[in-house]
Amino acid sequence: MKLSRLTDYAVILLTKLSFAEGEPASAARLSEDLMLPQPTVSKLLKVLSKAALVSSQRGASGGYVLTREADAISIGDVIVAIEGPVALTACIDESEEDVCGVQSFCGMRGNWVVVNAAVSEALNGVTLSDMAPAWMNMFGPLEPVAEKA
Amino acid sequence: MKLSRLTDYAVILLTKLSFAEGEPASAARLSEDLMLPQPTVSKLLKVLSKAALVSSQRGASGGYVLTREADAISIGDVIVAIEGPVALTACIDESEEDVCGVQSFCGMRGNWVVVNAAVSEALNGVTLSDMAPAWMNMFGPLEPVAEKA
DNA sequence: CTTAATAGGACCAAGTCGGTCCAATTCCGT
DNA sequence: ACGGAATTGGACCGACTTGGTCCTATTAAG
Repeated sequence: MKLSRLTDYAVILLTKLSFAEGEPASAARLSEDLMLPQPTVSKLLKVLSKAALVSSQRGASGGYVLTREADAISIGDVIVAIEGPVALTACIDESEEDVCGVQSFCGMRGNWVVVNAAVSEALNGVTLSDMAPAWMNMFGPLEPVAEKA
Repeated sequence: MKLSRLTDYAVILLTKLSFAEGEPASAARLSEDLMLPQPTVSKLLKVLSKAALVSSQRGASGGYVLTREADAISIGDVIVAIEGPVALTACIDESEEDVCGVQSFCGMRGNWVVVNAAVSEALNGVTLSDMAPAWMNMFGPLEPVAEKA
């Protein structure tokens, strides 16, 4: 049980953005600084933009900015944005059809709802600002990994 | 974020087995009763057997039996058996190599450990015996879905 | 010895994931 | 006001994992 690498990247991206403070950061710059493949960074930011976690500014000297404060964005938010809703079993996901045939009266569903909620809560308990401090000590607030030559 | 269908099936299988009380249940019988594809049931039981959640009895009138009481098998146990260890990010999984390049000193890892533990705990909080009661009311203790013709 | 059941492979189709590329859009400098 | 560079947005694609099937060998009961 693991989450996709893209989600991992997304958390790093957003954490990095939480240091920008209003200054738009371009996908290219983020990619370079964080040593992540550039097209992947672009794609991630597009998705995050559609999920309204970042806002985009087009044109020259444009880029991406967080739409909320870092302490108002949880790991759960990021996971939902990248991987879709947290629905451990198919019968929890409302977009799925009744495939198991006994869904409407299956007694297990209620228990799955409980487990699902517990996991979601765990995921929402940690925010970007929780992730940031240790990193900031490592790399400093603005130019974490690679300086521009 | 969802878990594989096989894991869902496995929980159903084990819950069903929790009613057998020592009587070995064959893969074919379980498949029929639960209306699940038979080869898949076989494969699952093999995996569960390797994970020591069930023990197998070969030969005629053989089958599978739970190795522990139903209240001693958690959802987390099943997930680990089918999907491998709960390791949300690559840097948590001990079997992975240091791919991100900054793993050894990345400040985020510590936070991921916390999130990971919280999720694991949520998963271990529900056992098979928690799942069983409602189902038993539905189908009765022994012949839940389909009677043998 | 025959039958019924698991054990353990190899094997295959399909969906998803991670990644690349090109076109549409917007702002900056002149 | 205009041209052009920088950036986002979306279509596209290969590759790996997942879910599922099948066949053969092994083991135990009758």
